[in-house]
Amino acid sequence: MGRGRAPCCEKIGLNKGTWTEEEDMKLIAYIHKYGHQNWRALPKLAGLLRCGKSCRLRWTNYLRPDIKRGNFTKDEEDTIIKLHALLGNKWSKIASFLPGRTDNEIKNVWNTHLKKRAASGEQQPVTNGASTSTGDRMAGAIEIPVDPTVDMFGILDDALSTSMQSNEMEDSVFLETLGVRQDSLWTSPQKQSRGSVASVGTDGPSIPDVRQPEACEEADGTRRDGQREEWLDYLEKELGLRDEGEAWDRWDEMEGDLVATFLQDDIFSPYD
DNA sequence: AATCTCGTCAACCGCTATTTC
DNA sequence: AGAAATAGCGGTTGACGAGAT
Repeated sequence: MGRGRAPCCEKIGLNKGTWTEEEDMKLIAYIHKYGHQNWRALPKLAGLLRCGKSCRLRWTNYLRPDIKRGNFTKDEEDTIIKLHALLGNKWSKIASFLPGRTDNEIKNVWNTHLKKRAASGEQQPVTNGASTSTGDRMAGAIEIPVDPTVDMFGILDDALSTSMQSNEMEDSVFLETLGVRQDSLWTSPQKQSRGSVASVGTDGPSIPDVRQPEACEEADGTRRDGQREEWLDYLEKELGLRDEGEAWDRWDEMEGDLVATFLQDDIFSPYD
């Protein structure tokens, strides 16, 4: 084997581009059952002709059940602008303050319209004194309490550095320091993404955390299969696999319940 | 009706950081 | 300690849809 970094995946024969329903289902079903301890090995084990990187991106940016889909609220947008002023293009860091939002989504929103909005000065930058020169405050704008005698940026930068270095400062604490109410970030109208195949929203039944096997079990050790089934039902509906007519006919043609099929132990035996 | 332009966003690429051996 | 493997991040691209011409 030669020196240097190995390619992330075998490039030959792998699918690229938009994910199909079937690929989504395979990925969801596999992760639901086994989690994602090893992205590199996952596609092969899940029967996907994708590289692990592509699977991870698809999952984290789109299929993850805790993703909040829909328009960004004014509060969220304001938070992004404020955090961007402080952190720069640290999209993943910014995303950590916006539960349910992905770094990719935030990056897109920033590049498409928030950048212009920020540049146009609609959202005043955070300054000591905290009052806006234009007078009226924006509805829902986040007020950052500052002491005019104190260099808030310096303090926040220090706090952030400390946080990043030692993890002593939780994100929520940092957010509080900014004066951002976290609970205000959880309210968003649900919107279906344009024609998306798999807009798995957060308004369906909760699912057990597949990364924590014990979360799928009751105290007595029995699995919450009922909850899993409920979630799978919801998933199939969200994916359009339980729609009336054509989709359902197509589904029947595939000889039964694909989700259940993917979940059969004899299909996946990754850790044998 | 056809074509063009622009906005949006999912997905890819290349790189760095972290973990493992 | 250092190399390899893997995960994660940020920049960029390209497909698609909507509105304008």
